[in-house]
Amino acid sequence: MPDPTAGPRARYREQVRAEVREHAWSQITEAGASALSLKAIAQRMGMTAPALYRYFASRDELLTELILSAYLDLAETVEAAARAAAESTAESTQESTAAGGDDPARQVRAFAGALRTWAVSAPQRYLLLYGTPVPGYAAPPEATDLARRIAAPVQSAFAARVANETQEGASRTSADPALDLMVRLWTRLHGVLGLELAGHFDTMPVDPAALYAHELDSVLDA
Amino acid sequence: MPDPTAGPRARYREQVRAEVREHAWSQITEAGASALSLKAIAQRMGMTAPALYRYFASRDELLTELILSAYLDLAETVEAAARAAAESTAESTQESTAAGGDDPARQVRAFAGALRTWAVSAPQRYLLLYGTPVPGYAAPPEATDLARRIAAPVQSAFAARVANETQEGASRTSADPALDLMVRLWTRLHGVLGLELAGHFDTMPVDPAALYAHELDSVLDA
DNA sequence: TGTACATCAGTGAACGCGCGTTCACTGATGTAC
DNA sequence: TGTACATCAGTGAACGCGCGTTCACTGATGTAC
Repeated sequence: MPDPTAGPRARYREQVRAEVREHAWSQITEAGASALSLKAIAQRMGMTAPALYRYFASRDELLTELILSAYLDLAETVEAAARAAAESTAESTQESTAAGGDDPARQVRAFAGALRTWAVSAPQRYLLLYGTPVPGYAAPPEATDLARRIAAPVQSAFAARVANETQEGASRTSADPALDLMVRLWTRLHGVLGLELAGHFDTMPVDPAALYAHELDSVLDA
Repeated sequence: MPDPTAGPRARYREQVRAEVREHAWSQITEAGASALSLKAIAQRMGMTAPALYRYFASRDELLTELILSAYLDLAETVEAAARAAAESTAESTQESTAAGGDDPARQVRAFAGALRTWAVSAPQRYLLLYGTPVPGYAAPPEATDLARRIAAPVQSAFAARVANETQEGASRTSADPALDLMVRLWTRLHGVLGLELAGHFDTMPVDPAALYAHELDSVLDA
């Protein structure tokens, strides 16, 4: 009883699917998400358009897969960064190790750094997730879960931090102070990234990287 | 020597142009900027598509006009708000009148309030200016001027404020402290607006209006 | 006040393009006996 | 080990759609004498 997901045909299928996704990304990079076209991809691959329907049920299915894979990639990227920061803290600082944990601020910094690198390296990919929604297209429910997962490292870092502090709660926006901090970080970082990637700082004497770093600090030092 | 810009034909021209713009906006509102189509507009107006070429040289020219008019509308909106705030301050507070000016913070608050109302009332219009750029379309140079004009009330309010304060300059990002404050306000407000209009808070226990107000305060109280 | 003329709005047909998607089919490839 | 069969990748033609834009043309409307 051979595994149909591991035979040579399945392998080939996965190769072609990957190649389609690759061409799809370069198309999105060059002309935005609304320019995604199965026919154009088929052409670049030296195939006919109907052939792609063996691999993707429709254009929307391909787009959904791209969006989910982008979310997943970002989630894994920021998780790895936060984890690395937590481990290096545990190694170098005896004090915090003795305190039984890691430095939340370091993890948040690692998260923010990874996020910016990820966004700047592929602006259209970032904008696909956090920019203007594609008209007439509704993101699948899994996207919400992944979006939550991306925020998780930050939120738990802030939760650890909040637990160590006396709470005043003067400027709370919601019931959960860790959520509050996470949202505040999220909006501030996105405020810089969104305008930067859209090119709005191009005609101004503004250094987006420095601004980003400042906004990060503004939340951590609050 | 009759004025050709005031005859009945010119008047009619302007009416039709306005109607085209109106339909264009409702099209953008419903399906985003990339869905803007001269043929579809002509159809809704009960005309043939070529007829529209009497009024607009091309689709891109129409789009440019829409973008510029949106910038202009926003500029006038925030200018009016800031002016009203300055005047009402001058009336009610003798102290600040004696000090020869108005309350910068009030003007910035008025600006931010007007901005949010403007953005929320027509999300796609806001996103047309500050969201993901339309692929393959470059904004005209005038857009930059108008963008600067929109920021002007805030920047001058901050300039007035900075002049009254002792400067430490610890967290400067650029050479001009008023510019710094303006950019910080801009990115923080856009961070909230951009994510809100894209629907990213819909599945979270977050109140965008409260968050927006908090971010506004965070810059004013710095 | 009435007529001739120039101006200009709008039509209809057409061009060339690209899109997503369906369908009947050919031919290669892996698999079961 | 070799042959028969089922599976499946890919083709080519086609459908219907919408787009921007050009062009020769009709007919109404304003204007100059």
